[in-house]
Amino acid sequence: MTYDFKTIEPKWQKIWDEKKAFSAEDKSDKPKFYALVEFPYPSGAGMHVGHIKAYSGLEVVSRKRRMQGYNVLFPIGFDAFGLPTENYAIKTGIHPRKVTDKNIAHFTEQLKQVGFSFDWDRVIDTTDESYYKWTQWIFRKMFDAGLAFRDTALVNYCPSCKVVLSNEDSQGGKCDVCHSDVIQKSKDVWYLRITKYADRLIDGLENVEASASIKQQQVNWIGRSTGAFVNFSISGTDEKLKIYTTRPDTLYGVTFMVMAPEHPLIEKYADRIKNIDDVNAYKAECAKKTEFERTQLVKTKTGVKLEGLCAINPVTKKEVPIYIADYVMMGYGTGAIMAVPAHDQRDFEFAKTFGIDIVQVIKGGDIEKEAFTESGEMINSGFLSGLTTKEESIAKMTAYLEENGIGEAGVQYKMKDWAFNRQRYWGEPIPIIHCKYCGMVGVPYEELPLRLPDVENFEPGTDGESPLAKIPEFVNCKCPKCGRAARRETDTMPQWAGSSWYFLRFIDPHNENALADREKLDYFMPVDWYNGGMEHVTRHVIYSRFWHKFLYDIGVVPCDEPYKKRTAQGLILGPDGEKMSKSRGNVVDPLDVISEHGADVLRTYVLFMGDYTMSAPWSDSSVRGCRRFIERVWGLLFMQKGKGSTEKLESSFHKTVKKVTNDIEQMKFNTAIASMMSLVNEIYETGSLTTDELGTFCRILSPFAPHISEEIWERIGGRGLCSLAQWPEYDESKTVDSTVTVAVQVSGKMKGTIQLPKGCDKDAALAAAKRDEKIASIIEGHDIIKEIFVPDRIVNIVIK
RNA sequence: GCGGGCGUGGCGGAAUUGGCAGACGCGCCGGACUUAGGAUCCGGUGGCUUACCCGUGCAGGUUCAACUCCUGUCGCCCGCACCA
Repeated sequence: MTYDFKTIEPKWQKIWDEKKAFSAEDKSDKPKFYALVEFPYPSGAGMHVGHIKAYSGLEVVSRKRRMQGYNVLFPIGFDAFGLPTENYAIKTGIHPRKVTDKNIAHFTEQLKQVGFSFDWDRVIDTTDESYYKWTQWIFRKMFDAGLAFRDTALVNYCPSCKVVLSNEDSQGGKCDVCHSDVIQKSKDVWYLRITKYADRLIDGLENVEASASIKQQQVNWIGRSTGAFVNFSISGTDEKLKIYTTRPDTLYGVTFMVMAPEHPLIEKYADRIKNIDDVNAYKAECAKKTEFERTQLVKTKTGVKLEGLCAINPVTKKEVPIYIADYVMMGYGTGAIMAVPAHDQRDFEFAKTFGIDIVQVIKGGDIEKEAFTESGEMINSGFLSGLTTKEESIAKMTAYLEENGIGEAGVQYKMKDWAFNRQRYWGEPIPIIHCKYCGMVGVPYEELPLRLPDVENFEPGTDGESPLAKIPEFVNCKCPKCGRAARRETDTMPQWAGSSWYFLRFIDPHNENALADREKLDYFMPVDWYNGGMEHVTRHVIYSRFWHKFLYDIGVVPCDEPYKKRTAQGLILGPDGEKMSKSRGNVVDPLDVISEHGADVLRTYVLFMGDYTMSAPWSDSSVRGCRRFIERVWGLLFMQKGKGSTEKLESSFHKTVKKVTNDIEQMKFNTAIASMMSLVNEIYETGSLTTDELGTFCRILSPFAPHISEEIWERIGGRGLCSLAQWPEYDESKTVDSTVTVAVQVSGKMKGTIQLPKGCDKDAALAAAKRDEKIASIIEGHDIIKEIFVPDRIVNIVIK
């Protein structure tokens, strides 16, 4: 009798839905467990197998914890603002609201077909005005706190999408949405001062449970470095050229200075620079380069000397030339460096190209060939000469700089402030009003949400202007402060806004008076376990930790860190071992798998295919293996029900319950499933099992394959839903065998095994080993040098 | 260049953290049942010159014992990258 998943799976999905089986309680005496998965962007293409794997991990943990008596909050929602929907709207003329609603409905239906135990009463949609009201509210709070500000700066700009991108959205010089080359453009844009939280974002990781790579990637992204700022006088002026260096100890080796081509001092002293035409030509050349060309394709150093401007080395008092070169970035440090060619490879290459002096100040290496970047004894360095540790030299020089007012210790970060706006329609309107008289004024809190107006035309303006700028009714308003005519901000927030606090809204999704009720936040926060993609570790995770720390500072949330534990699932690759992509044609549609094999098979397979945290290729034939497993489980229902089980099978049940219980918590889903497969094989060999045993099996299988578990549970007269039944306990004493197989080695080589009673002592074990015919014949005639015994494991007889 | 990780049968992957390498699944081989099998069930399956011996990318080392620890080396994947 084959398993009819096509009727059984929808049957239970309907029952779970009607009974609201997986709703979390707002208050409960049970311990709480908040499991969070990254809510999807509801794209028109629908669900991807990647979603299934990403959600199945904590789905299994949540289902198990529920059965163990936890009040589990396992929510889902939709991160629906974003460019793809808007681009689709531009192409088809269908309003993004309609597209989004349709996609969400489609996605919801698909998610339900997998049987995920989400709390469907708490679904949120970031594009719903009752949600983005609070996104805007948080922005306003940040504006009030001085954390949201406008600045004119060089920004990453995507000419194709016509939007300003954050650093995080333009990694590798490519637009994150359309992958075209990003250019640098000077523009007046919104920023969030995330750098103010840089130290806390690093230090807070100490209290987060996460793999080394998850933590390290964030630390590297923030990129904290310590060093010093040094002011170099510019000869003949009162001007100081301020630089940042991590190696103030090498100050005596400075033989030239380099400024970024965009450095403001160039314009200020244009009339003193004799070769200003060359300089401007070089600047123009740099401006044309894309970020990619400027950073990725460089082989040789280029630059121009500023004729007529010189800096003075504050310790040697010697004049050193100043260059501009595009290997120095305006966006890091002060946009200018002191160059020490003997001890920095980039400076070395530049000095070689331009024939500049190289002065060695640390002993070691061969500075004819390359810069010596290690530490050693200081030479040619005045009061530092003779010191041998970098730390000491840096400390002494920094102290000198501070005493003489030349410089000071300083910290720099690779992470920049977060460029926080899009010149697009489909995003949260930024709740700010520009008044000629009062400056920037926040939209009053009581007027939030500031609704997105209806428009006909979603095309962005050609000059990087938001479509909202074309709607006079939206733009023209009154200043909330002085009442005079004013203009509304027309930029919208970037996609990351809504996801920066969504986990808080799940706790109280319908609250109209606060982003969430404080008592409920106190109860559910922090998120106990957050699983998502590795690709979000340096963006969404950092962004949301930043927002959360801000909300903590203003007293809105009860904890500093939002996530207690963060894990990441590995990718599912295509059957060819390559990353799945439409262009490669190796994409697997999860709905195809459901219609061919059922949701339980799909769920089991994505967790069985390998280590959850590692990527693994899809294999259709391996899916069939899971299909066979599910069918064999169904077969248990028609197997003879023994009155009493065999002792061996009983022990196997206890062992399996133990293994599954432990493996789930460690995300070792593959081995948990393997052990259940083994148990099923053993039941088939035994030929019968008790109804109780079948009930136990249903319950441990339930987190993985909940539909078939419910059906069998019902047919054997289980009470209530299997999904909410009590998780089975195991008896530790029944998981250990009375006799064990002990390996026997001779001189470290495996020669055979012997059966021994558990806990057998060394003498008895050795005696038994020597009685073994084969062992006896090997050791015969040899001296025994040593005898090693590991209880219940191994006997090793070392002979000469 | 920096940071993180990975190399185990024909394939995906296990291995209680130094103690029987290859669990479980796929594939393959054989058998049963069949008009039939891409269904199901049962058995086998690392290699080999088969009582032996060799096997966890490669070369060494530590140890009674190494996939596991150490040194060196090669290859692959991911993230960041002229960050001063």
